[in-house]
Amino acid sequence: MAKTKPRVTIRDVARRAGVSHMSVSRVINKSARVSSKTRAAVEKAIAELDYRPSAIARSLARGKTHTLACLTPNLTDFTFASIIEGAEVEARRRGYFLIASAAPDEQAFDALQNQLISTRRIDGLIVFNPYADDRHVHLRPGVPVVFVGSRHRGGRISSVALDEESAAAASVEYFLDQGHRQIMTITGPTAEDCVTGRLQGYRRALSDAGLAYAPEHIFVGDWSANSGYAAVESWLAQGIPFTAIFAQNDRMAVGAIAALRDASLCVPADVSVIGFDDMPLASYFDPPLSTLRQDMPLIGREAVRLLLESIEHPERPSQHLQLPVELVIRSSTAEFSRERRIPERR
Amino acid sequence: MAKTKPRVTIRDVARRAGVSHMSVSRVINKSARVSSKTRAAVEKAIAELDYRPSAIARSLARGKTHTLACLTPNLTDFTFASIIEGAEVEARRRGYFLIASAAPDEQAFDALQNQLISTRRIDGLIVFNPYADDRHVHLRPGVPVVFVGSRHRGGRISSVALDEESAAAASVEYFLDQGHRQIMTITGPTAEDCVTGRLQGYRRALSDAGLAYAPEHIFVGDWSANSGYAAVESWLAQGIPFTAIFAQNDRMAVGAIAALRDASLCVPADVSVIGFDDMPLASYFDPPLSTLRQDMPLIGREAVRLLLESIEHPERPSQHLQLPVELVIRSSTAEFSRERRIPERR
DNA sequence: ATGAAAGCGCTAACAA
DNA sequence: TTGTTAGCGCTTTCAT
Repeated sequence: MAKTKPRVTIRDVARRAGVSHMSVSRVINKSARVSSKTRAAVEKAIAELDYRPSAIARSLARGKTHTLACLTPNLTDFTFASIIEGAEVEARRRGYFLIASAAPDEQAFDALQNQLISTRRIDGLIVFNPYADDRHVHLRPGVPVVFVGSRHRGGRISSVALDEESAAAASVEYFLDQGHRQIMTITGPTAEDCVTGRLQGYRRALSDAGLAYAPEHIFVGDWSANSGYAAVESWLAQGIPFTAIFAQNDRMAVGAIAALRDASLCVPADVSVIGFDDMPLASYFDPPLSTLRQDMPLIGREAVRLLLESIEHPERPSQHLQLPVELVIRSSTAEFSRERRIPERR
Repeated sequence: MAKTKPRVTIRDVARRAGVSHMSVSRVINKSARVSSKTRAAVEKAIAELDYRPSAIARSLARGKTHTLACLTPNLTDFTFASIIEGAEVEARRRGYFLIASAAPDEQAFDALQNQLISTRRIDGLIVFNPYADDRHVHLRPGVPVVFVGSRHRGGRISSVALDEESAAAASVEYFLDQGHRQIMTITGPTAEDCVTGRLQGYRRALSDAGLAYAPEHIFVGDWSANSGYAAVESWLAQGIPFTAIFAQNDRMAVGAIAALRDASLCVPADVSVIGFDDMPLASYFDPPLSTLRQDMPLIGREAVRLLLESIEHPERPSQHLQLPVELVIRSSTAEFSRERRIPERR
């Protein structure tokens, strides 16, 4: 077995270049206070020895790890994964690494913070959906944090989220323009801020149009396709008439469409449906799904930018970003027409 | 601004417990050579001061970072994301962190290795699809590596992959059992090993049944839904008759089904389709997709297990794992019947 | 502009 | 079993 060659250190480079190790340190840190002659000698030695500074040693000496962590309910949801990918690329571009970890519940969240923060492994933390449960309560003080998906209720922590209210309002307004009047919505768990925002937009658009707000038009789902299916089943069973559904994510929209089909109702001929997220293959469902598209990698990039800003300038005030959402109309939506069958009690 | 309190170190604990810092080190490292009295005093002091060892300092002293990296084409593909999530959980369970980074091309792959390996930030590396391009050529020697998706061609590196051949054969055999004889396949890029394995299984099952191998029954796609659509278009345009399609991933299966629908052919009445991966919502497509299901988190867990084994026991021989794949029959497959319309030249 | 000395917080090796 | 002494590879501080 080949013995692994011992690491080339800053002192090896110094010896080879005939200078002290401090000059080498200055060169690799791009300090100005080095003569061009010394710099050239050091750079030559670095190249010859293929020297790379040890990230760990630098971390210890500087007290910075140049590593961030991202705590999210899971890594597999397309929405989360896309944000993480955006964050990871941006972090690396700025010389940081990103550890993305799945914390499905508060307990896991707390354990992860122990592993990451108490041991000083990371310089900052990105927390997805901090109010989905009580995980925000477990936040360790003293570590720079950025929220994704919710504004900090204390105002102290920067965050990046979507303009949920405008997005929801845009979809309802689209329905209204198309002549729909009986517009339902399927939400996620009401504890999540995005649901609150979307509901506000939904209500505002309706009341702006002079339409009454009807609590039975709102079905609380759990983001799963099954819950979208259950929403439609429930409305049909209660005999509540409707011609349009704003599902607050694409999975629930797909579930709702399946339930409509099983009830022999056509989308969009009988009922129009708009989803949220523009998930992959949204255009390959039957019918191709109208939906609200968000720029998820941008969310990740902005989260990293805000986090590094609060690491490097802790004195600056926190910021809250609201990114725009775009309505994408495909074929699950159509104009209201008198001839359509309005779902009734089965 | 609250000044951040200085870190509690091993010496603070030692002072408080009235012992040397080495006794503290021994206690936190669970070394046996400590008297129970000393241990108790140290543990008390640790609790009182809420001491946590610095991961960075340990890394520097021990020469191990307890961090792994996972280099994958992207983080958003459901398949990749699921494997990464499994790997991340397993790594953490064993006291390691995982940095997952997207390396879409060879150049990015090489750059990432520079950032991660040359700076000694990680102890080991998991590489997804090493033969998708020439990224395997850029592998730095001296760092423990595990491949995911392909066996190492030199045999020196451990790997975990699927039993691609059996999986493909199982789907073809299912078609044969159902009476189909004109069975097509849509592959991914032929450079990828999984495609080779799946093609072998496809051919073997056909020849075992005494059926001739027809090159025009194979369409080389690129994993995208569009390429699945193109495959069907191409067969129809050439007037090649077929009644069953084995698409080597679900996206291409969905694309193929869309093309069949656009050609007024019914799935499964006219053509049966089997996909691969069992992606989310596969059961919500129209028709619900028959597919081959793999246990992706298990792949991740096994990859981490093999990687840690080769880190801790570099002398042991490499291993190649082949995980089983399960055929899930939903509604995109049906028995062959004489009455069906076999697609012909349009 | 350059270098010597003293850490960062821990562990390895040795001595007691 | 315990403590002492040296590092790990770098940066920071302070001379020169």
